[in-house]
Amino acid sequence: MTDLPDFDLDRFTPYRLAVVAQKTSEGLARLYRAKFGISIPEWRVLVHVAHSGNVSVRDIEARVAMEKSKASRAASRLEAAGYITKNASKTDRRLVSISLTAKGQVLMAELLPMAQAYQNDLEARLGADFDALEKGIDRLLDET
Amino acid sequence: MTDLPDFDLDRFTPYRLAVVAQKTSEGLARLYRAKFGISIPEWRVLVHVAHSGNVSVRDIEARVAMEKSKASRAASRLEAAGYITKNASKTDRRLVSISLTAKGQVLMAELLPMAQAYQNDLEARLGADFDALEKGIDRLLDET
DNA sequence: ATATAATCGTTGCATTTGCAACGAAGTCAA
DNA sequence: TTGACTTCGTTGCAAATGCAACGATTATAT
Repeated sequence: MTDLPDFDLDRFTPYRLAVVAQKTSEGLARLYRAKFGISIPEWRVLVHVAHSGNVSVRDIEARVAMEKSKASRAASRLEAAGYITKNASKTDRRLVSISLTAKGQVLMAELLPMAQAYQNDLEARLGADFDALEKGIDRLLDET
Repeated sequence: MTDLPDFDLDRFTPYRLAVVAQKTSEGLARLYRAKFGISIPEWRVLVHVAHSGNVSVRDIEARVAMEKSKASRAASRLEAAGYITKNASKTDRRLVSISLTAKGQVLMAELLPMAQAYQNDLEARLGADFDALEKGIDRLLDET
């Protein structure tokens, strides 16, 4: 019976972040999943397309922290659902140019305010602690 | 062409938390995955068993924020690898009593210090921002 | 005591995931 | 131009995941 170091998972920052991330993501995801049948990867693709206009899978992979196969499949599902279109780029035919359809615009016109309200609520509930949290996250993102 | 609200995913807290959680978890997971072939769910089960002695799948589900089927299968893999044993509880035969084997003890005697070092490093690098981050996380965990 | 309900852990199943491999397209050097 | 190399997106495949359903056990109510 070796005696092990006393290690408490509840105080382990990577674990705590995982729990909190899951919790906050799920809160919003439940809403749009129930209402529109959108998954979290699909939501991320949509947001980036809505924000940046024409984007490629590569762009999504880089800017939205998602594996390219995951991004590719999320985009395929969104295309099948009629929310986006995928076209070969004119300038570089390796690239796929993804953009919102009219139906996708309507969807996002409803989704984005929901997300913004969720964010506002989060900020309001945390009050002063919110800025501290954000700063900590920034530090972690900047660190290697 | 409806014009959509200007929403920046980079400033969306649930997304930011997801990225940071992924990043910090992966940092440590790479180490023990390469060295011992342990996955993140398996790691969580091991930590809880090491910390609390005999535990059931239900305990793990409740205390480690993991679905019971996920916990069950992680435990099965750990049993197959010889790190834990599963026995029917004497007092309630629905429960499974999970505990570390000698081999599991040896494993954790190496893993836990690695994790603690990782945590210490995180704290040292963030300095004063660490406490602020932790407080923010606590707030989010306490909120519904 | 008996029937009903609740709890625990596992498993079947469809879906999602990560990774590597691939074809297609573009880049670069000689 | 040719050939080697890189980049982009998709897909095959095995593994992991979430959910519901199940058998086994225990708790509760009548």
